[in-house]
Amino acid sequence: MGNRREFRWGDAADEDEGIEGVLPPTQVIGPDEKGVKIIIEWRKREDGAKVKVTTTVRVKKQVKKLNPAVVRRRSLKKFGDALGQNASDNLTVVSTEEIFLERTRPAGQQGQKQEEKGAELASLGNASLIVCRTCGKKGEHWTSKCPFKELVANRGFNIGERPPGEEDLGTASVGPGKASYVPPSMRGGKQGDGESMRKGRDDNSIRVTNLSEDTREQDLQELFRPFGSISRIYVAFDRDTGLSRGFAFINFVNREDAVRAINKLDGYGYDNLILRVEWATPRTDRA
DNA sequence: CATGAGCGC
Repeated sequence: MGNRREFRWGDAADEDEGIEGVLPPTQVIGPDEKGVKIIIEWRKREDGAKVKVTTTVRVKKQVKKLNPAVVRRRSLKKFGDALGQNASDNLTVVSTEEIFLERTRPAGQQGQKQEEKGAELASLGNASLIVCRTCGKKGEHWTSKCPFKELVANRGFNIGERPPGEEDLGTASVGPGKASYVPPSMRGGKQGDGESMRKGRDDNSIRVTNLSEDTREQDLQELFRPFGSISRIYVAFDRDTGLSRGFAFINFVNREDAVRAINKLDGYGYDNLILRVEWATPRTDRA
């Protein structure tokens, strides 16, 4: 393909220099009206010492008359994510806002449609198919940029690794020739070691109470998805009034994910209420 | 505060 030093996404993620290895950003001052530009950059010498390099250059005089509003904006102080960046950096930031679409059919009937979509994407040569392996969102961000990174930092596997039993339901891989269905009974990785199939058949169901009245399935999906694959979300609505009864059930594919969700989210402030998250009593265990 | 829907061949 490319001849020489070609940029690859993998390289960016692999160069794990850590916080200490990061040098202060290059700063560019000017050019002023005389065409003088000052570049202050930091470099690392062979022996590891950081050196500050200041370069003063005279650039070609500005030919084009700039919009005065633009000129004024350039002298404004930077803030937020733009701090420490300069005009040559890519200042476009991936939005972390989650937008969920209303589902028009019950969950059980989605498999078919999902497959069609997969075929569609595959026929497009899956040119821009980005799937975050932390939160599962498609086309939004790379795993390393996941807004949920912190929240999920202490899961049982490394971020970037595929969590056990991840290929369920809508998350099924759409890559060419990669689609492989794993039945629910086979999900969850390590099968026979007793850990995942202890205590009979439970569906890793957790109960969430003290929800605000307007909490809906989408809100819970957003809140719980970072911990692992969710197989079902049920929000208890009153049949007559249509209002939320203030509790819901979330089923995780993997029990360990449910454990972490309980530990992290029980007592979590949500919608000005304190959530209560605990194991649900399986329906079958009640009279 | 609170423990889910359906039961069809």
